[in-house]
Order: sequence, then C-alpha cells, then structure tokens
Amino acid sequence: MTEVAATGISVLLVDDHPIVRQGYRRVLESQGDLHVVAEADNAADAYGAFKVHDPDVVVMDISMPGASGLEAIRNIRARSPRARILVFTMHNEAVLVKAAFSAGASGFVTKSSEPSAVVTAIRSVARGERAMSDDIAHVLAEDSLSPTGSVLDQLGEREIEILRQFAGGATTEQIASHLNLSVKTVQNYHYLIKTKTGARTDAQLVRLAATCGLTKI
Amino acid sequence: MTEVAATGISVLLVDDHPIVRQGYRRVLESQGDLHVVAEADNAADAYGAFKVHDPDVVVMDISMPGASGLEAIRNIRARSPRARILVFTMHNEAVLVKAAFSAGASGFVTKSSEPSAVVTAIRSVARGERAMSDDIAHVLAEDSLSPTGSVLDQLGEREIEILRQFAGGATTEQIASHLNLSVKTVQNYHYLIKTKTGARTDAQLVRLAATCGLTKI
DNA sequence: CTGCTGCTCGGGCAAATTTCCCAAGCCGAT
DNA sequence: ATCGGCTTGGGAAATTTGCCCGAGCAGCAG
Repeated sequence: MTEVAATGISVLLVDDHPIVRQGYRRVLESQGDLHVVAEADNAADAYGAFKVHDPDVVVMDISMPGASGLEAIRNIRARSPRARILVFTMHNEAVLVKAAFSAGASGFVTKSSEPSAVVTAIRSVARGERAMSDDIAHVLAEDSLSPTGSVLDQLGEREIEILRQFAGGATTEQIASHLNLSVKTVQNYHYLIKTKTGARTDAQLVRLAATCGLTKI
Repeated sequence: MTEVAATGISVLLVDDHPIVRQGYRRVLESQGDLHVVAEADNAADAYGAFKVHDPDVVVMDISMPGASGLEAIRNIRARSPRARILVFTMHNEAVLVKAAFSAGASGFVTKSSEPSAVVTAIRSVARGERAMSDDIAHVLAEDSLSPTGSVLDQLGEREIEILRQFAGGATTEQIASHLNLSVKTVQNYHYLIKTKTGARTDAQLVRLAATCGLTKI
C-alpha cells in the first residue's frame, strides 16, 4: 500500500452531519495510528473521495439523504474490490446488517457503541478481517435463532430503504428523486410494503419502522 | 356524604385496560382508606357508574377508545358539579393538561409517577384540593415560561384528539366512529392539522405527535 | 443449460382519499 | 353586537391507493 498505510491507517469519513464527522475525526485522530484523509457527506461524493484518496478504510453512515448507503457500498466495491468499508450507523436491524454485509461491507458498528469499539473495528477491517459491535452480534445471533424473524425480514432491500425514507418524513416525490425512481414505482413500493407488513395506515407504517429501529423519531 | 365516605374514600376507576384497572385496584385498596367501588372501561360507562355509585373520586385515563376522555370529564361535571376527577394517563403534554383542568378535572397524574403519587393525589382531590404529579408541574412550569409553545398549542382540543388517534394508527373511519363524526369532518381535521403544524406527510405528523408525547410508539 | 423464483421497476385504471375553498352554527371576548 | 376561532360538513379537483399486469434481471435448483 501507500506510505500513508505504512505509517498508520487512512480513513475516509462518510456521514451527512458535519458536526458528527468533526467529532469522529477528533476521536479517530487522537488514536495516533488513524488518519482521516477525507470526508464526504453523501453517497455520490463518497466514491469520488475514495478514488482520489484511496483510503485504507471507509467509515460510512448508511442512513444519508440521497442514494442508499447500500448502493454506495456496492458502487465502491464494484470499482475497487479491495476497498474496506465499515458501516457506522445508529440502525441495528438484522436485515439492514445482513444487507450491508452482502453489499460488500467489511464491518458494522452501531453509533451507540463505545468509541473504542469503532477504533477497534477500524483496525480489524484494515487488517482485512470482518468486524461488528457487540450489539450487532447479538442482533444477528437473535435473528439467526428466531424462526419468526422481524417483520422487516419479509421486505427486500429496496423496500426497506423506501420504508426508512418514508417513515423519516420524505414525500413520495422526494423518495423517487433520491432513489432515481419513478413516482409510480415508489407508490407501488409503498403499497407493497403496507400489504407485506399488514399495516393499514401510513401511521402504522411509521410506528412499525420506529419499533424496528429503522427510524429514530 | 355516604357511610362509605365516612370510612374512607370511594373511587371509580376508568381505564380501558382491564389488567391495568386490576393492578391499580390492588394498589389503591392496599392503602386501607381507598375503596374502588366500581370500574368502567369507556367514557360512556363512566358516567353511568358515576350516577350509580357516586364515588368520592373518579380516577380516569383520558386516552380511551370511544369519546374523548375530556368529554367524559365535561359530562360528569356538567351533571354533578361536586364530582372530583383525577386524570391518570401516560400523556404529559401541557396542552392536554390544561385542557383537562379546564374541562373540570381536579388533578392530573402521569402513569410514570410513583404509585404513592397517585394515592396522595387521590386524597388531595378527595379533600377538594387540586393535585398534580411532579412531572406535570414541571411541564406546566416549562410551558408557562416558554414564549414559543409546543406545536400542539396551535391545535384545538378536537384536533389534538384526532391527531392522537391518527398517530396511534387509527384509520379515518375508525376515528370518525370513535368520535361520532362524519368521515368528511375527520378528513378535514386531518388536512387542517397538517397545514397548522406544517407537516407535509402523514409520517411527519406521526413523528410530530411522538416527539410531543402525544403518542408513545 | 433451463427453468423457476424473487426482486426491481413501472403502466393502467377504477375507487378512494386528500386537498383546498366555502358556509353555518356556536361560543367567548371586546 | 361583532369579531374571531372552533367545530362541523359540502363540493370539486387533484392525488393516491388498491390491484392487476408485464419485463428485465439475478440467483438457484434440477
């Protein structure tokens, strides 16, 4: 790798909140071996920054406005299979975790984890290992044992993404433009999600998303 | 008052959850001076039970299916101005508290309060005093100081009630029949609430209701 | 390889709902 | 007495929903 890698681990921070990025940057840099070489606040910029800086690890929040973070993962991995991506988000739904790993993520750490867990995970991921925080391991473990998975398990990745944005308050048009879909498609997903989950009302959908941790409120 | 009153305080419990009523009944009766003489699980039955048993204090959850608990309070007070009503609910929004007191309630205690707070409040209310739990006092105090009140302060009582039921997952028809309104009126309220609060989406409305404590999720 | 299945994406269309404007009764305040 | 605000609903246009459909594409079993 580059000389940067020789002297430590270079990191690309992707998160839509500047203050958050600033905070994490300080935490990571105080470690000595971690260097934040770039930041991005959306999925599109993330790949551009990745190409320019070729970081050892991408630390990415997948709940950003704009395209799905999962798509960003796939984008980066498709063009740079050696990329190491650590998902760092507040969500802890098993479906989301599984989707992230199958999209090519190397690790998954929740924002409620100790700062040290993030640092540890970054080092693990940089070594090419898989990493996840304890709570994620528990969620995954629970999920693998439960025959009757979460309601969200019935939903596809696109459906999850649309449900998240919808429950977050986005309009149909906003979701359509975020995801580059036709309004019609989003409407169809909306309907599909309702029938799959059994929600009779948009409000029930929001509550469902909230109780499943898809949305914070 | 009756001989029952002479030997203690008679209580009418109004709550839509049987288990909840059962639990409170035990708590209250273990006090020695409190006697639950009747229960009701809806607003309509509440007045009937009140007439029959003439309790010293009505302990009432105002978030029940059917007519608004506030209407039940007005009903009872209109026919029996000497009635003492203690509102006992999980909601702690200033608007709701104010609405309850102006509807004729003598006290307001949240369900998150210590059991002893309820007992104390019942005794206070029975003596003709006003009573409220500490958290309610804080909410009211905060509210009186804040020039920029909660978004809910823009809403009328009916609007609040409809918003609560809507955010709770009820369909327009269900709300209409609960409140004995035409579907059309509920739709108009729905629209009015959205414009008043600035919510562009049903999901935003639910989130608003949740952050204001109108709904638990 | 060949089907099968499931996800994604969207068209179509009738039925339902939402949006927005308006009116009337009621009640409290000025 | 009048004004404003709450409550209740009608009406009509605009949108969305509910369901049905087909196509492309990936993965997977036979």
